[in-house]
Amino acid sequence: MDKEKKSTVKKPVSQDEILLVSLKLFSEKGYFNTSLTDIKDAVGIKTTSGIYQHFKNKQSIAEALFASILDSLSISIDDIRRRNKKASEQLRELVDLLFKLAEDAPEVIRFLFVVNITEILPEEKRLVDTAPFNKIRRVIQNGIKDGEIKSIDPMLAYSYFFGIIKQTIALVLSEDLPDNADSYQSQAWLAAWNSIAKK
Amino acid sequence: MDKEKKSTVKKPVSQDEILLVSLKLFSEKGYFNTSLTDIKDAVGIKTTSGIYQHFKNKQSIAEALFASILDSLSISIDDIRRRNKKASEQLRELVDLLFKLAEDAPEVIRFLFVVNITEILPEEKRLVDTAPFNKIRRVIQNGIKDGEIKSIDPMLAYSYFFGIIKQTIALVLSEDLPDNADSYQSQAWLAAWNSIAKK
DNA sequence: GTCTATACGCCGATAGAC
DNA sequence: GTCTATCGGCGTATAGAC
Repeated sequence: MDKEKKSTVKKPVSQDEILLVSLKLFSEKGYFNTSLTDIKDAVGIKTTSGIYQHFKNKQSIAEALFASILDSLSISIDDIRRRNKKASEQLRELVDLLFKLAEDAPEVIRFLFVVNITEILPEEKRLVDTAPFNKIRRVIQNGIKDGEIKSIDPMLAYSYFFGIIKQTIALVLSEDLPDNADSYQSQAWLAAWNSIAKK
Repeated sequence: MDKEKKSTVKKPVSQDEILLVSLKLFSEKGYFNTSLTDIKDAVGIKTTSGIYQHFKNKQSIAEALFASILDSLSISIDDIRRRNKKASEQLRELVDLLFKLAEDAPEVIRFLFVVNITEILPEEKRLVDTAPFNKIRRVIQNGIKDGEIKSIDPMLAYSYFFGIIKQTIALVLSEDLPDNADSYQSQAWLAAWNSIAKK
């Protein structure tokens, strides 16, 4: 989610800085356990007033985060689909991306997989109606059409494939799987792909 | 989760009644979106004071719920293990149980799968350290020893198997899979089992 | 963009009469 | 076990000076 600007003179607090810090806190302690006071402290200002320069309220921070993450994910998926033709290749690269994010930016993955968005943003559209999700569904549908993937409800294929991937990444992030993400990536990919691959 | 006592004279509010109502609200709106006022209203008393007759505070309600659900799950697993010898049979019955719960008591499953317990109860032991989880791990370990299940990290096997099951049940509960749980149960079981079965 | 100061609602929680 | 009454506090949010 954007670059981390850690300049030595840290005075002017930017919107991105607030987002970055909030993402970290939300993914660590949860949205409801994070107060604007926490955010204000982490961002290094004296009062919460500064936050209201950039965001209408606390919810809108979560909204902006959610939109931003979905956005960059959507772009990444576009890129993956452009560079690969087969569904297996596209899904493989998507798995690579998710594991990579789990290592490099665990907050992003935690926000996406662990944080319950509907609890925070009841108005927000459900995850299955978002752009990146629809693109994934299309990847699966094409895979079925091309005979790469079993002829089952695409939603069910999604469920099998990402059920394995999500759960494995979740266990790595919670350190219930001892090694780093890399160690499980290829195994998990294989298990996930085999659960939906034709024949 | 105990029996639902829906007697005509509803005056004396019992501990079970509070638990039942809280479980429903927590699983629907989330713990933090549920106030003691909400619980008091749903339970049909005039003030929140009555709740403090049974519980020290709001957290302790969640603790009791968590303990109760894990307990009855643990007992069910014992029962399943007693009645079946093969790991495949035991897991199959466990899946049956979970899908059955998803239909008959979705609140229980939602509380278990969707609600993030560590966010509500930071002190509570992690899910992987609870009795039912350990029993499941033992089922898997035995399955590996007996050559039914692939020789991989039991945790990874858990991840594959229950990744598929959990995700499928979650999609059914959120109505992203159109039909009722039954329709997907045997398919999901098969996919989950195949992801860890030897050969 | 940051401060001081302030408002205020909601919620969790307690005391004590019935 | 339920009520009335009340409390303190936290967390969100605003107004306005610098």
